[in-house]
Amino acid sequence: MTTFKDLFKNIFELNLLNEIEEVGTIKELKAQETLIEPGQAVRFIPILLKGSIKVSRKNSADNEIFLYYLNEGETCSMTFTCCMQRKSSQVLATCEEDVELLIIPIEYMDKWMSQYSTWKAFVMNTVQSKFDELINAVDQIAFQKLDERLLVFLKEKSELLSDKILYISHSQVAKDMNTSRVVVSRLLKKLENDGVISLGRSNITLL
DNA sequence: ACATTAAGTGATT
DNA sequence: AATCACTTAATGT
Repeated sequence: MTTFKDLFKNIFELNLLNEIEEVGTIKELKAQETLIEPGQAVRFIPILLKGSIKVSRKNSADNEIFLYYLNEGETCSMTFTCCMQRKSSQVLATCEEDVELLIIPIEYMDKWMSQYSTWKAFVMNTVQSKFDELINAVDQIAFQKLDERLLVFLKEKSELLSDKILYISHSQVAKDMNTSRVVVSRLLKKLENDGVISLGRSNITLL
């Protein structure tokens, strides 16, 4: 479990590091696999050691909208709030890449909260930072035009995966942005004509 | 060869 | 910006 200590040696105190190592288990998921769905009970706290996770809101009518990503060394703030209140998930979390997680049983949540100040700080920080990203997502959905949102979406994804070529279909983009495939295709065509991107079948290249 | 999925486009609301 | 209807192209079996 070297990765974990490397990632967190400056964040958690030694006793906590050891305790986490003791009770945590490693779980691996492949890209595109689902970590948790809306309505599912949260039974554990996942800390991301490797890869990234896409967090989306999803309703019963299969409408979906992308909210933010989880990166290495981060965890879902949703999980914290759900664990504290013993509520089920409000979001859909799917693996953007192959993922390695450190799974911690929820019963340690309260205990560590009062016992370790570094754990408390970690929880507060993730809640704060994900809340900021959520606000940012709301701003975009409410105030930005679709073509601007689309470009932001593509750039963000490209940066996350550190790849100029995105292997994604127009319909998948449409699903993430909760719009129709036809609209996405047209906007992408416009971006291609403007020389911002180039299009292939199931892939988009940022220029 | 045939079926399925991805993408392009005009017309309408 | 969404929906419909249709076409064309690429891929899978």
